[in-house]
This record gives sequence, C-alpha cells and structure tokens, in this order.
Amino acid sequence: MSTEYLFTPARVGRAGEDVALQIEAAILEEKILPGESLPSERELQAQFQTGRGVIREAMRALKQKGLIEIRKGAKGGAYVKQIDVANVSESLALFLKQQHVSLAHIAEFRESIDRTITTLAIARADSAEKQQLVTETKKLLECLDRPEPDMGALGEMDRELNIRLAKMTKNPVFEWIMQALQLGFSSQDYALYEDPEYRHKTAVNWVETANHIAANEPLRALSSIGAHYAMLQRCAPEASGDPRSASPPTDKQRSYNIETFDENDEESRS
Amino acid sequence: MSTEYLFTPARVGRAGEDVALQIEAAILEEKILPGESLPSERELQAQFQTGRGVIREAMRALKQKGLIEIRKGAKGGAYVKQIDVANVSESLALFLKQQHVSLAHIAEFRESIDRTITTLAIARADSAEKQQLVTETKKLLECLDRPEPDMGALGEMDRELNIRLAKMTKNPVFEWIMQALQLGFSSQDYALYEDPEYRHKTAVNWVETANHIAANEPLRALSSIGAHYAMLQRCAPEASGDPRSASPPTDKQRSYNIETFDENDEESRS
DNA sequence: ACTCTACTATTGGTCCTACCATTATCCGGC
DNA sequence: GCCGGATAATGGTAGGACCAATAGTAGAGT
Repeated sequence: MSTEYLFTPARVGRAGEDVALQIEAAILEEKILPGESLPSERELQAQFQTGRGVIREAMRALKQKGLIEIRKGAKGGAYVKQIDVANVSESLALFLKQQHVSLAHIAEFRESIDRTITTLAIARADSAEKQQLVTETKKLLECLDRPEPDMGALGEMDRELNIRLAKMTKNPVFEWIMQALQLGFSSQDYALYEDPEYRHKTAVNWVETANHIAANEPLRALSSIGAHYAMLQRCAPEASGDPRSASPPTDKQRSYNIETFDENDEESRS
Repeated sequence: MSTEYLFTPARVGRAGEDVALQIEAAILEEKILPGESLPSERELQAQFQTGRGVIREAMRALKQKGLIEIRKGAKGGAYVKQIDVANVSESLALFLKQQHVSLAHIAEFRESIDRTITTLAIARADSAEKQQLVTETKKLLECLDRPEPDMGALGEMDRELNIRLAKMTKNPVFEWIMQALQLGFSSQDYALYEDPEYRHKTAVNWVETANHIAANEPLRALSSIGAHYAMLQRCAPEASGDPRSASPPTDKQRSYNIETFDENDEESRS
C-alpha cells in the first residue's frame, strides 16, 4: 500500500539506470523506509511501463550498492536496508587491490588513524571499556602461546581489537574507517602474521598499549603504537617494498615520485 | 583470441552472481588488463552456458563496482577499466547520507586527517609545491572578495586545495581519502559556505596555513588548522557542534548494522 | 585519387513469454 | 489443535525477437 505512484515511466536508451536512479532517490528521501519492501518486479514493470529485464538490472545495481536486499519466494522482493560498512569496505578494498597500493602507504595511514583513535579513546571511553580492552588483549596473548596458533582466528582477534578501540572514540566515522581498512587489506595483513616474531611482538604490544590506555597515559600509549609500526616496518619483508623507499618519513629524502613504488612481482601464489 | 576458456558454466540458483564473481576474479588477477574488452554478451552467454539476462545482470553489477565500462555499438562491449576513487567516494557518500552522520563527526575525522596531512606535507613536499599552495590560497581569497561569489566555484577551489595538500604527503592513500571525503559530504559542506563569515574566515585561514607550511612551521600550521575547525564548530548551525553531544557515550545510539527499524510513520515530507 | 554517403555487421538495450525454484500462507485431514 | 500438502506470490533463468547505436567498409560522385 506504500507506493501508489511514486515512479514515472522511464525514458529510452538508458531505462535501467533511470529506474535505478528513481528508486535510489526514493530510498534516500526516505519515501521508502528501511525494512519496507519495494513492489514486486512485475508491479514495478507495470509502474515504469518497461520490461522486466530493465527492472531486474536496476535491482541488481541497487543491491550492489547495498541499498536493498532481495529475498525469494512468497512475500519476497526487494527490501530496503541500512547500508552496511561492508559495502564501503568492499569498494575501498577493490580499489586498493587494483591500484596495487603498497603496504607501506597503508600502514602509514593506519598509524596516523591509530594515534588519533587512541588519543580520543583515552579521553572518552569509560574505565569499564578500557578494562575490557585490556582483557581482550590478554586473551589474544594467551591464544598466541598455544602450540598451534590459528592464523585466521588471530587475525580476527586483532581486527576485533582494532574495531573495539575505534568504537571507544564515540565517533562512528573512525569505527567505519577502521573496519574498511581491516577488510581492505586483510589479504596482505595475513602474510605478516605468518612471521612468528611479528605475531608475538604485536600481541605484546597490544597488551602494552591497552594498559597505557587503561592507565590514561596518552603519551605512553602513543609511544607503544609508534613502536608497533616501527616493528612492522622492520618485519615487512619484500612484501611491497621498504616503507622508506616508498614514502620516506624523513624529510631528507623527499621528492620521490609516487608512481615508482612497488616494483616486485604480484605474488600469484597457488 | 583473448579469452579462450577462462570461464566455466555457472551453477544454478545464483548464476548471475557466479558469473560476476568469475569475471571479477579474472579482472583482479589481471587475466584481463585494463583497456582490454571482455567478450561480447552473446559470447559470454555461450561460454557460461546461460541465458543472456544472467550475463547482463552480472555486467550491471560489475559496472556498478566500477570494474568495467560499457560501450554500445560495433566494437562496443565491456572494457576493463581502472577503478576510480569516485566509486569509493560514491559508496562512502551513500553510506554517510543514509546513516545521517552528523557534520560534527565528519569534521572531527577530517581534522585529524588534516593534521597528519599537514605534518607530512611540510616534511615531504618540495618548496615549489609549497609555494604553489600559497599562490592557490591567495587566489581563493581574491575570488572571495568579488561582489558576487560563486558558491560552486568556491567549494571547488576549497576542494582542490585540500587535494593538492593531500598530494603533498606523497602518500596516495591520503589523497584518496581526502577525495572521497570531499565528494562524500560536499552536500552538507555547501550549506556552511552560505555563511559569509565562514567563507571569509576559511579563506583567510587557508592563506595562513599555507604560509606556515611554506615556512616549514609545523606547529603554527597545526595551530591554524585547529583554529579553522574551532571556527567551523562555532559556525555550524543546528548541526550540533560537539561530537560528544552528537553521539552520546552510550552505545544505544543508532547503529549501522541496524536491525531495529524505527517505527515512525512514513509521512513523505516533500 | 579523394571524399562523402549509404550499407552492413556487431553489439548493447529492451521487450516478451514461458517456465523453474523457493517460500509464506492457507486449508483440509488427522 | 497440530501437521502436511496444495496454492499462490515472487525472484531466477531461458531463449527469442527486435531496436538503437556505432565502427568499418564498399560504392557513388566529384
């Protein structure tokens, strides 16, 4: 009963996009709220006075954007949903992957974000959250000491820790960016976790950082983070080159052309 | 001759996604390079042993992801292209829009990014780039003093300045994030520019910041940036200037993985 | 020999119709 | 009252036909 005549017939030539845009607009203007469903494909076909294929293509585009979710069967159809960060992450991940962006560049960005997040978390999170963070980091350390560490699980814990910390800023933007980054270069990240030294030092560093956060010691916490990224730089093997060669932190060797980084072959493992 | 038998017949039920995934994988593994074109839809239809509608929907999804570009006519088809930041931006913008992210939260994030960018730019950009930045900021100030300032042009200049500064970090990630942010919430940003005081102070602040950057004075430059965001907070209208008030420390606030749709009536205010 | 035009082949865009698979709902038998 | 099958609604697929745009080419005209 929701949609009487929201939609107008589509023009020719690019009808599919036209349909998609109209529906997207309706969703963004909240004429259709999350949880509600669009009319069935055959009904839309009638409203737009077009073929069903056009509607289906529009639906596919909207689904890809994360605006709708499609369910089969009776009472199925296209349900408007809240866009998930995962959509942004996927988009970012695709981009990073295709650009062959070096780990060094991402790490530098992450370090800057991590520092801000830590500072804000110390300022805004309550002591319970901070204590919880400490507990989780200790759990990570325990898992590490087991005989056969599960890389997947460890990576997952690391990811969750980062997101937990980001949540403590009380600013959702930081949380989303962190999630996007986590998903964005997890593939490269896993390789690092293969290094037992990196694994161990990372876990220890997490505990250290969490303790400093819990103790409301911003400078010490930032120092720990700096140590972590310095260590990452050392452990990063041939993977995407030396950070300094790609983006030197020292102001002595500047004026590098960005296009000249990452000359190593793409690891076509398998 | 390009694609012999890269693709295998798709399974039933979700054939469209299957096809899209296979093609996406082929692109990401660089079995098809940017600039090259995929086989025609009818050819793919044969290779995948499926209907043409399935292929078309897959194409639509890939196009939406920004992986391919579709041209009509003879020698048309799906051409693999480099993903543009615009895709990430659009995704992010959609997300921010639907989540009703407050300007305060975005501003806080931007401030942290801006500070890092400024620091890195001072360290890595050469003097020519810095001088160029100063020149551009002065140009912005000039445009502002004209009788009838064009909001669109001013916003554009501000955007370009931000991106120019981000480029000076020599780390493309910062550039992309800045572009994504610029495109992502430009709609909200324009409103601020309506305020003549904000306009003027922003321009003056830009010149100031650029001068400090050119003079290699990181602390003064950061101070300018802080002043800018403090001013933004004052000028921001009802948009709740303080991040902490916009997002109370309770995790009760509207989350993104929302399952609890608000039940308010669907009055479509127009 | 050059240029412009019209034709043609290729390819995406649309429409249609039929049928299959899945799922919520309803109805009848137990 | 409960359970299971029939039913209907809906997305998913198949295949064919035609339209529209476009690049290449053959041919007419100069």
